[in-house]
Amino acid sequence: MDRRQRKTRNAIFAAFSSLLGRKSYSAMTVQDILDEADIGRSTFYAHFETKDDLLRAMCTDIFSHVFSDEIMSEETHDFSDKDSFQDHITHILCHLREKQQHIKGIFSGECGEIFMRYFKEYLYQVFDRQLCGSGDIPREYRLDHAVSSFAETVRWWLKEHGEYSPEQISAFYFSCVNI
Amino acid sequence: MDRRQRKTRNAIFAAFSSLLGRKSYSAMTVQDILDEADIGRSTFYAHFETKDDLLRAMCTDIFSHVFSDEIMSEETHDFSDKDSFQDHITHILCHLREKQQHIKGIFSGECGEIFMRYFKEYLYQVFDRQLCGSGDIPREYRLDHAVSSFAETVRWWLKEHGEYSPEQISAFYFSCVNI
DNA sequence: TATGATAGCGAACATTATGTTCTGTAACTA
DNA sequence: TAGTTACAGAACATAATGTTCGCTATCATA
Repeated sequence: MDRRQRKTRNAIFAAFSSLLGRKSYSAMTVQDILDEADIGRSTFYAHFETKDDLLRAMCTDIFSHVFSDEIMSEETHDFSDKDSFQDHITHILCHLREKQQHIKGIFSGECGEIFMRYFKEYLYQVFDRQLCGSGDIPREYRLDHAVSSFAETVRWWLKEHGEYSPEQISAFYFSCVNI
Repeated sequence: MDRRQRKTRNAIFAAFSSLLGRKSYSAMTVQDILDEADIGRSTFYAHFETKDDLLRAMCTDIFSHVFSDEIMSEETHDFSDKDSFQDHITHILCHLREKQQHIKGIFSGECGEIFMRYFKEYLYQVFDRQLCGSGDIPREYRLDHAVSSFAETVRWWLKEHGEYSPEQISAFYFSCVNI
C-alpha cells in the first residue's frame, strides 16, 4: 500500500478514535473527522464511502488483530478441557486490552451496537466449538447466552473497570456463567 | 389529554413501530414517519423534538407498562426466596410479550442500543435487591452480568424465538446464570 | 533522474434532511 | 356560542452529505 494512503488511513482512524472519546458517534460529522485528521474532504471519501463504512473498517481492523489466525486456528490449539479454554479466553482479553484506546470510545452510543454485533460474530465461532451438550436448554440459547455475556463482560471491563487484569476478568466470567 | 393529541400520538407510535419492521432506525427519515402516520410536519414537531425524542418516548411508554408500580413496589412483593424471584422475572416477561409488536423492530440497528440502555436501568433496580453476597467476584460485576444477560435473553426471545413461553425463558435464564 | 501514475488538496456544487414559522381550518371545552 | 387549542400544509433557513474538477505533491520505475 502506498505510504500516502497508509498515512491518511491511519490519520483518519486516529482522529475517529480520539473523537469518539469526546463526542457521540451520531453527533460526530464527517467535517469533525476531517478537521481532526487534518485532511481534505475528497480524500476522506476516496477512502471510505460513509461514516458507517469507516466504523466498519475500524471494527474489522481491530478484530483482525484480536482474532488473528494464530488464535483462531483449530489445528494449533486444542481446548478439550475447560482450563485451556479459559486460557484461550484470557488470551483474547489480552489482545483486546492492547487495542483498548481504540475500543473504549466505541462502546458508547449507537456505534456500540455495530461494534458488538461484529464482535459477537467472531465470538460465536470461538464458543461454538466449546459448548458441551446439556439437558433441556436449547443449544441455540446457551450459545447466545455465553457469547452475549462475554461481550457484555468485555464492555464492562474496558469501559470503566480497566483496573482488573485479563486473568481476573476471565475468572469473573467463568464463575458467573454456566458453559 | 385532548382526544386529537391522543390520536396523533398513537398514530406516530404506530407508524414508528411499523416502519421499524421494514427499515432501520438511522435510515428512517422524519418524512417517512409523517407519510406513514399521515400527519403534517409541524404536528410531529409539536409532539416530539426529534426522532431520538420519539424513540425515548416510546421506550418510556413501554417500560411504564412493563415495570408498572404494581410490579416494582417493594412493599407488595417479597422475593426473599429464589423461586418467588423467578416468578417475578416471569411476570416481567409476560408484560414484555404483550408489547412484543412494538418491541420487536426496536432491537435491530442502532436504536437497540438506546432501548437496551433504558431497559437495563430498570433491571438494575430489580436485580439489585435480589443479588446475594458471594466470594471474590465484585458485586458490581455480578450485577452487571445478571442484568446484561437478562436483557440479552429478552432480545434473543422476542426477536427470533417467540415460540417459547415466559416460563421457559425464565427457566433457561436461571439455569445459565449464577445469581 | 526523468516521467507517467496516483494520492491528496480545496473549492464549488447539487441534493437531502432538519427543524421553524405562519396562516387558515377544524375540533374541543366551558 | 365564544374562546382556545391542535392540525395541515407550504415556505423557509440551516446544515450535512457526497460528488466533481483542476491543481499540486509524492511515489514507483525505467
